[in-house]
Amino acid sequence: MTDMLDTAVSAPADTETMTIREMCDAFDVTARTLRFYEAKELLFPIREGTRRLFTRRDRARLKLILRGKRFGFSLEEIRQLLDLYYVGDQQYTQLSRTYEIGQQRLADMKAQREELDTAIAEFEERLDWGRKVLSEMKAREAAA
Amino acid sequence: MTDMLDTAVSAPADTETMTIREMCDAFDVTARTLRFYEAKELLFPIREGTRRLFTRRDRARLKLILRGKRFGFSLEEIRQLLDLYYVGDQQYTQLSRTYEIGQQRLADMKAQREELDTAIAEFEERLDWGRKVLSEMKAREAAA
DNA sequence: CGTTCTCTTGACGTGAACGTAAGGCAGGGT
DNA sequence: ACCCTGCCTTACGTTCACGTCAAGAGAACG
Repeated sequence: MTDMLDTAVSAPADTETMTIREMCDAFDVTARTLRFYEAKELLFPIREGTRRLFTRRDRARLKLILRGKRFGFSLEEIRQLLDLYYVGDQQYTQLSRTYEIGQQRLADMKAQREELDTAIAEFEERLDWGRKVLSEMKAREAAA
Repeated sequence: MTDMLDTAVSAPADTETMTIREMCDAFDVTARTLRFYEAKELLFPIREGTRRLFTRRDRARLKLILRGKRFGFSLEEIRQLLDLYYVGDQQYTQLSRTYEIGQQRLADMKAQREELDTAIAEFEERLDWGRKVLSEMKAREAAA
């Protein structure tokens, strides 16, 4: 398994894995959400008997999942991106295909950044205008 | 009505308003979507009898709606933002409140940009790594 | 040993954002 | 007069991303 990723969120003390509750506290999500993500094959916690144990890999993935959501990606889209991050020993052609999808996604993200910059600029302009209107209203109120 | 906005999407010829069909073609959305947005008070087309006529204001609003969606905002959040862009003659306190919400949203958007920058950087790193793996695989294939 | 607590698996409910018929009116062409 | 097309409303259906209960298993505590 080619992994390469680590996470900023650490398990308590020297624990390598985390329980579902610890995950909830660490990431501010509900247990339902974590089970849901497992069902959708976004996370793959180890099973100790019936209970779930979340690994470092799961934590890194969850971090990316939550990030992706904030960017407006659907869980299915996020799953594809995760597949890009967690490549097993695949065929050359398959990996190559994955790489190309990644290139496309990168372009998408850069385009989104462009649009976000524009939106922020316009919005700031708008807020400046709003501030002006507010001060005018205040002035008129004082004059009356 | 304090307006100040214009749109890039122009009506056919000298038409000031557009029919629902023209809107669909211009923005690549369904008629259902436009009616839905009207029901949710995101758009306010004029009524000619029973039919809708979309104004320049509606086109500008729709543009912002679609943009907002791409950033992962809900329609309700977008509606609040639009209220900020299209301010009627409101009370000072109400406008002031709207302005503060705007400030908050701006902070959100900037935070999102930060995160997007991080994500792009990480993703590029990841793709570099993928390119390396691919070239190694190719080299090994050539040696065999 | 009983109780409490956490976790489990279903199964059904919910809100958002539309999709998809079903049926009606209005204008234009033949 | 008839039909076609475009638009309308009403209303139920759907998908996504979970929330919410119900019922039960298993460890831990007093």
